[in-house]
Amino acid sequence: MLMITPRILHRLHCKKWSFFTYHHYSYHHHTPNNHLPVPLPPTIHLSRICKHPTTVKTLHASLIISGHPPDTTLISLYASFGFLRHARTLFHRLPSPTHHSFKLIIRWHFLNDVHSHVVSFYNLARTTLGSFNDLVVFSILLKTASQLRDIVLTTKLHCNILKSNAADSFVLTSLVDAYSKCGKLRDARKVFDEIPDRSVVSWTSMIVAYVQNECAEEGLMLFNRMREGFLDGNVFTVGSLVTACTKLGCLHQGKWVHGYVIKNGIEINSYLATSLLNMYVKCGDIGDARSVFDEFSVSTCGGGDDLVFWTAMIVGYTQRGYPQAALELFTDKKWYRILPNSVTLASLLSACAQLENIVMGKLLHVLVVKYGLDDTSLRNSLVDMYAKCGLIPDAHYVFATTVDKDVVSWNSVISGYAQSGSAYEALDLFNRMRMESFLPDAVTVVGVLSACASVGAHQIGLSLHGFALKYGLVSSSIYVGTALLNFYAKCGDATSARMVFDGMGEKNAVTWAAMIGGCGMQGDGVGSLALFRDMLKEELVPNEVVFTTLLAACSHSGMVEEGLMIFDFMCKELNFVPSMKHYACMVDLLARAGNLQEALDFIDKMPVQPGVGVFGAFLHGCGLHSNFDFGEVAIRRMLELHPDQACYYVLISNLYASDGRWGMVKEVREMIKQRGLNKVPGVSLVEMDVNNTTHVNVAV
DNA sequence: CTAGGGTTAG
Repeated sequence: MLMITPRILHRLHCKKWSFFTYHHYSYHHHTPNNHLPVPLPPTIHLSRICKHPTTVKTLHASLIISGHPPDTTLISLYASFGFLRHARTLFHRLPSPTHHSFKLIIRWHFLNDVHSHVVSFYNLARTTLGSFNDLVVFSILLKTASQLRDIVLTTKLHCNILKSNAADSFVLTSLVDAYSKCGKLRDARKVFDEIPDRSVVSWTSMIVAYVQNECAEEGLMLFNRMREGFLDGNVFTVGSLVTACTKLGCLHQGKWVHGYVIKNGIEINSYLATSLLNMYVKCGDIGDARSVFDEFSVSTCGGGDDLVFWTAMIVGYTQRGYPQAALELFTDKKWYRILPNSVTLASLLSACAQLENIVMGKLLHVLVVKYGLDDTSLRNSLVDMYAKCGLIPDAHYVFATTVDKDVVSWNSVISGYAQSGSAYEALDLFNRMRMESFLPDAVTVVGVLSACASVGAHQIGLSLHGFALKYGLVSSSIYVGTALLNFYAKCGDATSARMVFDGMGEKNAVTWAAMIGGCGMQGDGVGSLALFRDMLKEELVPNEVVFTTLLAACSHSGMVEEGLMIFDFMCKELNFVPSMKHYACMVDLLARAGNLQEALDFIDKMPVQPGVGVFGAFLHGCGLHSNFDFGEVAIRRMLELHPDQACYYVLISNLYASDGRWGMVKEVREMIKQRGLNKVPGVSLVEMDVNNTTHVNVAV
């Protein structure tokens, strides 16, 4: 048994009771130092000596031996070491639990995030004691309600607080937050308006409520009202203002807030730095984001330790098209102390997918497993990464070994197959998905439709259209409409494509491109041009895909003049830099129409080195017009540029095959074998021309 | 009592 001397007893009692109190209330509730101690149960003194979990049990044992019943302090002690179940059992044995003991047991459960017991002890206290009005407990319960997004509990607490007549601005501010987290903006505002002495925290809580409930603009306006009362925001306030600007895409206002932070000397912590960084990523320049990143990681010694901050920069690079920079930041030695979490890894996997960097991708896979972050959503990212890197078997393996597949799992693997040219496997997976009773969503429909479009699976596409209509996916997503339209166009059903197009409420450049391409495929170049004019009338900015399909449409309809005009318009009026595809389309346009010399001149004038597609188009034209002199010129120049690319030989072979010179085709094939080139395409493609002549591109 | 980062699609 431990011996307690009077000296120890006095010293113990003079200490503040901060151990049992809660935040700002602690100052009002502790026992004043100059009071003589009332006789206290032995556990209060002994509890000070308990520094280790096992000593609690020793204490408990000695209490039993000395005949003392377990009391609140012992229970508290058990709870403080995390033995909550034990604490609960003893609590329920208390002959008459007091207000104070309820308060303690609630607090310990709250600190250990055991929400259900926080609520049940509160209810028990109210039935046992009749009423239970305590500002500390109200704060704890409101925080619990806020975390659980429990509107029933929030409303009940609101009633009890009003009934208790003891509400102060702290509790009301918590109530604003609880209503806000439950998505009840109006109720939050009502409570806010009732707070008599609003602090910066009250204002901030209300601003946060607006920003988090998709009313960012109101949040900014409330900040203006706050400043009318000559109240300045703190680091929390400006943080939510920056988030508001991010959500609204307001770079200008965001910069103003950044200036306000500097002007008011608000110290930037990692939360605010992350918000600012993210604001620049989403509405501004990646360079500005990097400035914030550098400034904060230099100015604060410990600032470089923040995982979320570091991740935000990685995400920024990944989202804004700098995947290489994201990987470099990840491998930067300066940040080696920080371990990535699932958010970091998800973003990095996306960066690898963009770069098709399979080495880093596999390394990240190892990290996912090593850190035990192997959840469904990360597995989905892995599936996507493997698929985009062309490792379909690996993608399928990760998918197949995922225990809790969700819709995204199926979508990722289906889209992966569809985009890597394995349309039939994609369709097969879609069947399996339905057999396993998964409900497809808009993304599924888009993926499967693109598979259908590429192999002309008309029936399946039709049933998907029905499905999409039934579940209202066509009107809900512009992607679904575009995919449907693209599907009908690729299957040669221009009427249905047009019907889908006309029925779509909202259209973007991709939608228009699909429709322009649909007309072009039917040989209706005039229709394509008319659509393009309509598109400009609706003040939509065409993208490079629109011009690619438009030029292809002109080419297929023999509209050389129009094609040249459009190319000019694209380069000179809109300042587009033509891509290799655009050049190929132009050469195709000229060569197909028989203007071979002009096409060759065009190639000579190109500011970049012509690629495969450009020569392919030219050779195709040579074949169409049986002009082998020009064809051989092109062949020689191709061989000079890239003597060891198998695809060129395929083009040459196609040229001879188009004229039925099978002997030459055989010779070229021999040449490929001799040079040890083995990249042989495995499909043959049948294409109908406008002149109704059939060209067969023979696989070599 | 108030605050930060993501992955699937045309």
